Amino acid sequence: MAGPAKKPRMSRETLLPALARHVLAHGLGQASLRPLAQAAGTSDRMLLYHFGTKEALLAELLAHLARSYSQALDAALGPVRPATRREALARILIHARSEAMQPFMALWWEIVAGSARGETGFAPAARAMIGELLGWLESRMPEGDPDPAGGARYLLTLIEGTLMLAAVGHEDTARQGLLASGLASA
Amino acid sequence: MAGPAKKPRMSRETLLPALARHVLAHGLGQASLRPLAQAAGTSDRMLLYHFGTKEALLAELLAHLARSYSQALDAALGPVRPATRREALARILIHARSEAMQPFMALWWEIVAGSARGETGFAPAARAMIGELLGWLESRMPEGDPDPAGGARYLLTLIEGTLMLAAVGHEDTARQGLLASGLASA
DNA sequence: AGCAATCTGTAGCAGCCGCTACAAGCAGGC
DNA sequence: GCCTGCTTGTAGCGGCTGCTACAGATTGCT
Repeated sequence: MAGPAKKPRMSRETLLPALARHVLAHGLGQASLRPLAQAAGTSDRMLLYHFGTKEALLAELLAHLARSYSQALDAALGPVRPATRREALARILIHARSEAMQPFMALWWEIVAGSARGETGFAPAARAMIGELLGWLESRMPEGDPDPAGGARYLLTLIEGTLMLAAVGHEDTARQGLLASGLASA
Repeated sequence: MAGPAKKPRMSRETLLPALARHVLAHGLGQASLRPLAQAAGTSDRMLLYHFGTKEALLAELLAHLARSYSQALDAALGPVRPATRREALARILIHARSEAMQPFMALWWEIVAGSARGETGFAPAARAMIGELLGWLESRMPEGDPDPAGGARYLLTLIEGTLMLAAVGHEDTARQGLLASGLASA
């Protein structure tokens, strides 16, 4: 029979995935120690023991989220080089607006907001995630593209604008904007 | 001689500007009733008397912010029609990144985050503000533009992408993206 | 075995949160 | 005056916040 739950040692590393799951589901703003601890199967006492401070925990959590975003990107977007700018744009937008990415997108805007307000740990995480996406785009620009570096940044700007408009219920506006850019088809 | 401070009647309308000033300075996330009340020269008791609930207060505050954003836009951007798409884009970006707009931009990302999380009152306010900006753009597209509606939406997408990248410290990326779009010059 | 260092549970602190009960102040109508 | 209804102050509720003091358990080393 199954004995009483084991007590495997916890470390920052084993805790972070559970914490990440919790903030993805419930948001960063409402994340307080006791619910966070419960989601990770510990007590607030232990979270503070391992991380020292809530602020430090949050910073490590954001860094962890940036790392897992990087892995998720590689897994979802794959190594195949798109044939055109249009295809690169479409691939990223489909990924970003997929069902599975919705919790992350909700979290993303909180990260942007924290970054804009200068909260500790937010700006580095946000920079890293955007850097990751830019890296993927730049390394996968179509063969023979006249300006891969600039083109990747242009696409990135369009992508982020599209995602922001979608986040506030202006997805139609964004769709028509992309149509007019010539980088999407009806 | 100046007597003791008067007690002019307060109403929702007279309170909102002071409340708006406070959230612009300190953010929506940390806005709690007592500090809010102090900034408006009242007590938490009175805020709840006038608005009923913190949630209702927040919703009215967001609506008020959307209205004042609309007025600020008209005042700052003016009625003059730009000669080119480049000029329209430049004018809005200069306005949005001006010193005076920084507190508003910080607030804006909190509004987007709330909107993405489905918090009450956030989505309508965000939609309204974007709608306002889109309206200005569309009504001021250069004379003879081949596709004013699509062009305005395309510019809006670029603008929002640029602002988001700037918010997370990727202003260089955004600048190069605009350069590559052909809608900005070095 | 005995000791020391590392972990973890219990209980509680002071402080803030949104909100409310109660009563006093105030105005205008009669 | 006196009553009525709107506005306001005082005080406090239960609940949550991040954090900590203290004591006990567990572990590895010798």
